[in-house]
Amino acid sequence: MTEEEKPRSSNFIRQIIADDLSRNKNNGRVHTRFPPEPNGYLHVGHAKSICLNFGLAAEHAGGQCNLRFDDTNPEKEKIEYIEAIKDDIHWLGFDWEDRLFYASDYFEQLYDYAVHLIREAKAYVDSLNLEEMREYRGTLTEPGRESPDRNRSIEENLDLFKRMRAGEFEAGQYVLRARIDMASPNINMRDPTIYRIKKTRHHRTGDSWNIYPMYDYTHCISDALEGITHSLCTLEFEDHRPLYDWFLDQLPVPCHPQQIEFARLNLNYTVTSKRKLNELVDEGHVRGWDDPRMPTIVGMRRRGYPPAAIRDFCERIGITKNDTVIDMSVLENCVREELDRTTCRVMAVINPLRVVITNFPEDQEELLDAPYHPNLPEMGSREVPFSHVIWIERDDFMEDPPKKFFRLAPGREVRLRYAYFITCEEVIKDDSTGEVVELRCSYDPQTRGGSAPDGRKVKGTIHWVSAAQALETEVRLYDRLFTVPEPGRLEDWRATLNPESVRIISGAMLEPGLLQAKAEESFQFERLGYFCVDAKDSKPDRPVFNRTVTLRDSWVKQNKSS
RNA sequence: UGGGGUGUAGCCAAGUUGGUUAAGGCACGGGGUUUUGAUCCCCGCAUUCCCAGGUUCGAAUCCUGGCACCCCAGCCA
Repeated sequence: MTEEEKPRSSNFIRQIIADDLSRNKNNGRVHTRFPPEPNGYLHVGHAKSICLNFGLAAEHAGGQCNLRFDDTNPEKEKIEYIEAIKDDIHWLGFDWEDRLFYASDYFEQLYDYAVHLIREAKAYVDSLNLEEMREYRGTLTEPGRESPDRNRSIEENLDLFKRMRAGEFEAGQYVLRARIDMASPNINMRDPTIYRIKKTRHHRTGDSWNIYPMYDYTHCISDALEGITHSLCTLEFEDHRPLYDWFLDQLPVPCHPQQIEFARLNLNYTVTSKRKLNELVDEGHVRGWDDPRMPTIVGMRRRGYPPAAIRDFCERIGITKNDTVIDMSVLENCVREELDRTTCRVMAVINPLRVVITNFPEDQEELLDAPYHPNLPEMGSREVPFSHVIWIERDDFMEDPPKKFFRLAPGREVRLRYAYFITCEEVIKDDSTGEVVELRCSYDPQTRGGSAPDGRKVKGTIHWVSAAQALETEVRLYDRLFTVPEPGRLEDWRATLNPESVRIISGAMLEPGLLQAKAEESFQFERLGYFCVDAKDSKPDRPVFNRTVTLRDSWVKQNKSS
């Protein structure tokens, strides 16, 4: 039952491709590409695009998906982002094989095509400055005006463009513009800039260029050079499609890919804009791009979200042109579903309350067999120590419990998971504060393993950890980063950051076997949630755990409603 | 007074060549199983598809007119 066997639901892009295939368009090829700009870390919105592009290629025989870095703005891009992006894509489970490309690989070809446009009188060198250019562009409701340079001779354009490349001019002095239509109702067609002067060192081409091509010009040509059949991008590029097609129609390119736009992903209680994520990091609201609260791929990875869960999520939310906000619970559900079938169950006490088993010998230790997964016996089992003093969860005891509380209370009997029934006989409190500091319980030796020979039942089963052998360590409990569903819509979105988005628990008590846990390994801490070993802050003798997601809990739900 | 898009349940989303009782998931509510108040399993959850007209024996699907929301005036992508 691999995820590849799950029926995939229909969407408009799959339909377009099926239709193209039935008409033998592109000779039956399906070739997509994922085109990140290496100017930041990938987030869950990019995951949607990665799954779409690589997924579409994978579901068609012979389909391919390229990885292409859209590196046309050296001022914002860094080589380290390139490596991080590659890691993220591989981690998500996708592979571009030998098809790793860079828009900068095409700079020479792009330059030649620009010369071609100039020769055809389809492009010209303009000396308007930024403000003038804006003024000449017109507004949304008024047409623009033609630049005085628009009818410069081809020879002069060729000469100036060559000198732009040679570095004879300073940034801003000239730009190369496409000669289209200053009166177009589509502002993108009002003689867009296609080359600007930037005397910036490029992370791949070094100092060899003084001019860099713009996105609209570069992207469509790169697609064509790579033989892309379906160029998928987000909705805000819909208005750019006429321009995408215009360039390809003017130039002797090998093919004319089809640009198709889909809606970007929005998730509630978080933000998915590179700019805002950047600000969260820069302003110190989180501890880096890989902070487990971040919706970045590295953040989700560190949080313990399995790549299969993210892929499943991307498939479930569908692909449309609707502007939507997906409920975080959908993602969390995918994570729980994946973790439920893949993780070992272990016991950990996050908020410990000391329990003395009065009738269990003080110097004795006993090993109890505990399966790793109640529904998957093939996952095996381990032995957990039991002794005179154990820790239980403070929330599992109430001195004066409400009627539906099935856990421990004075005089009550509960089952210790995979161990014994215990009965609470005495509650020890701190004299001055009145706080419960210890419970004295007796155990029934007849109930070893958790069932009573006399058939008597107990309502509750609680988890526990033997005190003498417990591994004391740090556990971090994460919650949503924002307190409102759509922080991104607010001007003052920082004010809605959740002050309790992380709680550091320094004295959690875990069963001793967890000392062997490996970096990034996930577990279910029974009755609490799924946790993973933090890959950065753990030490060989002291793993630190991140809570990935809680278990569903109808008890807290019931209490909230009452 | 410009152009480009989108409107099916609380949140996503199938359905679109007009023809069953409008898929499925999340969320929610109810019940069963259970040594995790987990998992799992049942059951419920839109007489109605943004609104108003029209065409038709028949419309979420076709036509007309509205309304709402999103995107666009970088030498960013």
